[in-house]
Amino acid sequence: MRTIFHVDGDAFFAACEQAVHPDWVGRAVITGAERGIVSAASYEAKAKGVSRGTALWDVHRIIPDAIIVPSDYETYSTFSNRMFNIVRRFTPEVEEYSIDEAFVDVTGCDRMYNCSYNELALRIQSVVVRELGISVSIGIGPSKVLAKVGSKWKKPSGVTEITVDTRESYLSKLDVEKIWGIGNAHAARFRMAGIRTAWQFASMPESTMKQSLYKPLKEIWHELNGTSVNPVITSIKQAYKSISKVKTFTPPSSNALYLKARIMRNLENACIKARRYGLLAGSVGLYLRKQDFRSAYGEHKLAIASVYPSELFSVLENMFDTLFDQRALYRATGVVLLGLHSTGQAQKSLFSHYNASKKLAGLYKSMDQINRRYGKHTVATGTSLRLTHQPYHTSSRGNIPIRAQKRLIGETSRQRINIPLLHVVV
DNA sequence: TCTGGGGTCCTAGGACCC
DNA sequence: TCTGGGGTCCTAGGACCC
Repeated sequence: MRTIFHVDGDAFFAACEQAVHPDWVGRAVITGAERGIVSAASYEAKAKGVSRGTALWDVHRIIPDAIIVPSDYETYSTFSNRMFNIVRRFTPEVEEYSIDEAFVDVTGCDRMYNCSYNELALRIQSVVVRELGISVSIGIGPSKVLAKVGSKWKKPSGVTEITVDTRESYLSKLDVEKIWGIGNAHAARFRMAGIRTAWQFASMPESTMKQSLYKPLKEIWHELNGTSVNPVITSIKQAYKSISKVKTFTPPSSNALYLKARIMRNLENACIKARRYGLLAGSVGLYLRKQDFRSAYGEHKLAIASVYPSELFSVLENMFDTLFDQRALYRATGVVLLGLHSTGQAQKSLFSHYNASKKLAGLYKSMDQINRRYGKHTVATGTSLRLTHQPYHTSSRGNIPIRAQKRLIGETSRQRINIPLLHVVV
């Protein structure tokens, strides 16, 4: 039997802001100014009815003197790392699950520290508060799923231990969709079968559960009943398996040229990130999201892995032509790079291509340097130029994006040089 | 929550090969 | 020409998470 902690930062982003700005302590602090909705709200703000996802204009109305700031991920990452390192002083068995959450396998630590798990949790809490000025809640359980139920049970600064023997009293008060890993889709199906609470799900006979086709549900069932099947993964995540860039635009468009320019820009951004991590893509995916939020999606495996927009775009263009529906209006495009592997593993079987691609590598390396120095997309691929340059032939509502117009005005003092592959703003 | 962006894992079905 | 059986790869899409 394992014992696992789930350590969860309380209103993490907002708490970090308060720790950095001591005069904000005790006040309603909101992060997410850059998104227009609340990313995190301090407990002072939550007490007045503001929660994650609330529109900021609502926040202004409810709490006129609220402090609303954009999210500052660098600062939060610093706090996050310090928090993880504090936990690691107690045991190295720490999984950094997200910026503000960690799973910790503390099995045996009770004997090592000669204290109960509860006391150990309290100790961790007090060190975090003392050194970082933020608070965490800790759930204790025989599995990750139960530990996660525990950390949410009492916040902020809670410690909740759930054992196999006490689990019924917690799970019977918990709606089934509140369980980590069960979302609305499965919850709706459960409800039809008369299963509303986590306890009803957990006490389903094993034989019934085994008929479920969906593997994650089986694992959750075991974890809720105290059998740990998801180990705490200590190793730091090695690399991305996929990199995606999606961007919504207004107004929605049905203009193929414009959409392709957006796709090129998505692709450039995804490739920049992949190159930064030294990765090559084995496949590419394309999203076209319609106004009604239905999406068309396609994937294509590449004959030769690449991270260069000039090589990848034609593939996306072909996919676009099969996915695109002229009658539809689209509100977002997205590009996914999949089958990522490190550049070192690149296959070099096609020798001529290898040489050509060495040249490309040099070209993009220079582009990356210029863009880092002078700003993103100072040098960009010609196709995405349509984003800012070409007059779009428009529907009655007009399709020139406002941002693009602004940019045109803003950049009149800069001179553009066009060469076939690249577009350079000098 | 009438809807932002970035991820992971799972499953089904068809293609293709032996 | 029709017929088995099995494995793997690829693509599409679902579900869920932060």
